[in-house]
Amino acid sequence: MSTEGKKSVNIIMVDDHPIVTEGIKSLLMDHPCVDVLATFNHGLPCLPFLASHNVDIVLLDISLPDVNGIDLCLQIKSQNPKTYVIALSNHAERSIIVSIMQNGASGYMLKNSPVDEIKKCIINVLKGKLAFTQAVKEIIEKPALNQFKKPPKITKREKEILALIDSGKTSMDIAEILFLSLSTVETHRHNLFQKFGAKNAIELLKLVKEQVVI
Amino acid sequence: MSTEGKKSVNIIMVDDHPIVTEGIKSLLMDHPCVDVLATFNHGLPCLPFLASHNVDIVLLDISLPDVNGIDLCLQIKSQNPKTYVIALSNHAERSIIVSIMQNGASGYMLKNSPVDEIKKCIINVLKGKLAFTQAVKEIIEKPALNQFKKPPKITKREKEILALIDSGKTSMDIAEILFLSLSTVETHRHNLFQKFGAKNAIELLKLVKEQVVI
DNA sequence: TTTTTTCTAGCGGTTTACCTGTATATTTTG
DNA sequence: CAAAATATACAGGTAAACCGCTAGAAAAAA
Repeated sequence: MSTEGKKSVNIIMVDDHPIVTEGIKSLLMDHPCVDVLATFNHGLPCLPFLASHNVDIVLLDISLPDVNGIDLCLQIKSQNPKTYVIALSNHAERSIIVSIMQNGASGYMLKNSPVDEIKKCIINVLKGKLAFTQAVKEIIEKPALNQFKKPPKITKREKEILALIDSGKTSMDIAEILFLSLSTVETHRHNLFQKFGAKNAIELLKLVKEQVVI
Repeated sequence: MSTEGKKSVNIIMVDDHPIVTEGIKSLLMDHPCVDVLATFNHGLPCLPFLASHNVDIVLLDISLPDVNGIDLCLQIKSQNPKTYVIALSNHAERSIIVSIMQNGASGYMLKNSPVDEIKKCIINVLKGKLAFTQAVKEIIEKPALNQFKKPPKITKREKEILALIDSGKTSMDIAEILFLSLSTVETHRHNLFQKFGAKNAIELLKLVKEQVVI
């Protein structure tokens, strides 16, 4: 917010797909007032950069090699509250969109959106608005039944057992792996069924994958 | 191999992510001899285009809205044998890479590859070589155990039942849905276990998802 | 420190899954 | 057409999953 003549918009991109960052750069080239200061293939390295540079917008992917974009968004906003974060991701799940918006993002764009939609979103965010591409709007507006009930909280142990169930292990296998009695494993399993309202393990895994973020 | 002065390379792209096509275009701009004739967000529309234009290279995504890139590659090569097809995809599964190469592709690039690797690959393909990005080479060279046994053939009915198992249905549910006796469903289920060497339904689904393409 | 949650473990019981066969009509393939 | 593969179905059995309920020890939160 300087009073200088050159009030250019500073953008950084965090995305492990060089082609995507290349594509966005190419989009933004038309606008001479936009500067892409840097691109990061990993998430965490952007934090020190943000601390020492004046960045207006971060374009942030969800799936990154080192951290997930949802958590990173929160860190960015804690450190640089004035910096706008726009998610740019392939994930079309409502839960993910809502999560990152709750963590302070100003917009959400799907990577398969038309280029002009992406441009529009960035412009709208600069105006202080929340911005979504068309497909994202539709996802947000049509919450599926399961989207209402917030995902159940699962404990550390349950998570561990869930992973083993997912890998195809039987309860007895799991008991041996975790040095537990069969009863204990089955109790945990039973509690998981109750929490998610599942009738069998396959349904449980389905529900978990729908409701638990990343 | 004409004797004309302007020997430009004609490329088309088939990818439902406009940003990606934009990114590739931007990459190839440095090379004045390269012409990007067209980009397609869907797979099938490229076929008539290829019939009426002289295209040297098709950059082809695997996941497309209307068809999968593996089948499309075969169609392209049947129709235009001299056109090189290079897969450009997010899929890092060996089975997928091998499948599309068997269908006549000349290269496979992962979308998260560095831009210079992608450039190199395209150049190598133009020289008539097979070309892979680094990560793809590593995937091909390290075939996992399960990669040796070719995926079992499953029948129409088995596929149907597999989908219902995957959705969390019990055998009795499936019997009712398909108007079959419980015994029949269990026989099919049992045959599936044998074909895939699975001990339980979850393991079965895991193996299916590993071994069956898309 | 008290309270709450989580982890642990067990029992009795029902249901479903999974194994091993056999067998016949239909469909596909050579 | 003959042979092979597929879809259908049943029997009899073991193992595992799933249900409901109880309960003490350990850990975390208030």
